[in-house]
Amino acid sequence: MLKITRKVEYALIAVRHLEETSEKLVSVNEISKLYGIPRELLAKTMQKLASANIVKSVKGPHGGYKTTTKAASTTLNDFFEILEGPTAIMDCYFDSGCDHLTSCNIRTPINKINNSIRNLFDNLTLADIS
Amino acid sequence: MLKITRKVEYALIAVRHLEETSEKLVSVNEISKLYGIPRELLAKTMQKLASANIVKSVKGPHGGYKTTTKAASTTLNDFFEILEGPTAIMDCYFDSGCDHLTSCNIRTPINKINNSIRNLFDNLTLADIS
DNA sequence: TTTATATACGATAATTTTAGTCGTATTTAT
DNA sequence: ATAAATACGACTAAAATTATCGTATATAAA
Repeated sequence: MLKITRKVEYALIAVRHLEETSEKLVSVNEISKLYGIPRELLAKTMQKLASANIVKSVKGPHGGYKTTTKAASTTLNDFFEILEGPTAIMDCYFDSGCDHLTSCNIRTPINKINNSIRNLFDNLTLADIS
Repeated sequence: MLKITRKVEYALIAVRHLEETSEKLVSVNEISKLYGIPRELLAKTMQKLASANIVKSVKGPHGGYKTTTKAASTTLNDFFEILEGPTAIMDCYFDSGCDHLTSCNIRTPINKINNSIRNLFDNLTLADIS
């Protein structure tokens, strides 16, 4: 429990690699070989980062990805959400389909924990953890 | 990702219920019916809490559980760990079986995130979130 | 002393989530 | 034209979580 997924792990690895190689375009192929990451999975992950403007993609031969100026200042909350959707320790925080709500006695605790984590990840950027 | 498990959810519900009913013994059966929780699963969860001395168990008819004095001051970290084992956003934090370690470029980030979460949950007790 | 009710605990089955793969389309440098 | 790259949806495999089952043990009460 409370684990991050491979997608997030791979995204972190890729972004950090791209930050290190600065302006140069790096292909998914290259990163996947370098770190032993499944190619296709990393590809999809990069596509999500690209549509969120964390990285910029260039197609065609010698294409690839590089980080945008937005990358470093992205909060972990945003980063996680781009890759996995809304972050919450329990789904009831976002879903409304819980049928136990009437008898639920842990809404307050769950909300307090959620808010603490949210607050934590809202105040940590990719740059902060590097 | 970053979700708590049902076991933890059920444990939270049970402990809160027991805190409300104070000194009275409450059986797993009762709690499971009251909140619509699978009986056997809750039973096992309670057994873990009992062996960690968060609750006290009494066997036989009219038996059940009640919270101990230790319950309220238990940190979330301890609570989670009793139920699910060591908490870390990635297994490599505890395991040594990672074969990517040489090329790994996210140890620092992962450790920083881990430490932040650890710190958060070490400083939140069950009483705090009630 | 038998019976019913409760916890204790290990094994296993079912379900859900996560991880990984495949096929095809599109873009673009050479 | 061709080869190398991203884009994206459908699908399969693996792992983790959730739930169930069976049996043992303790104990209060008839």
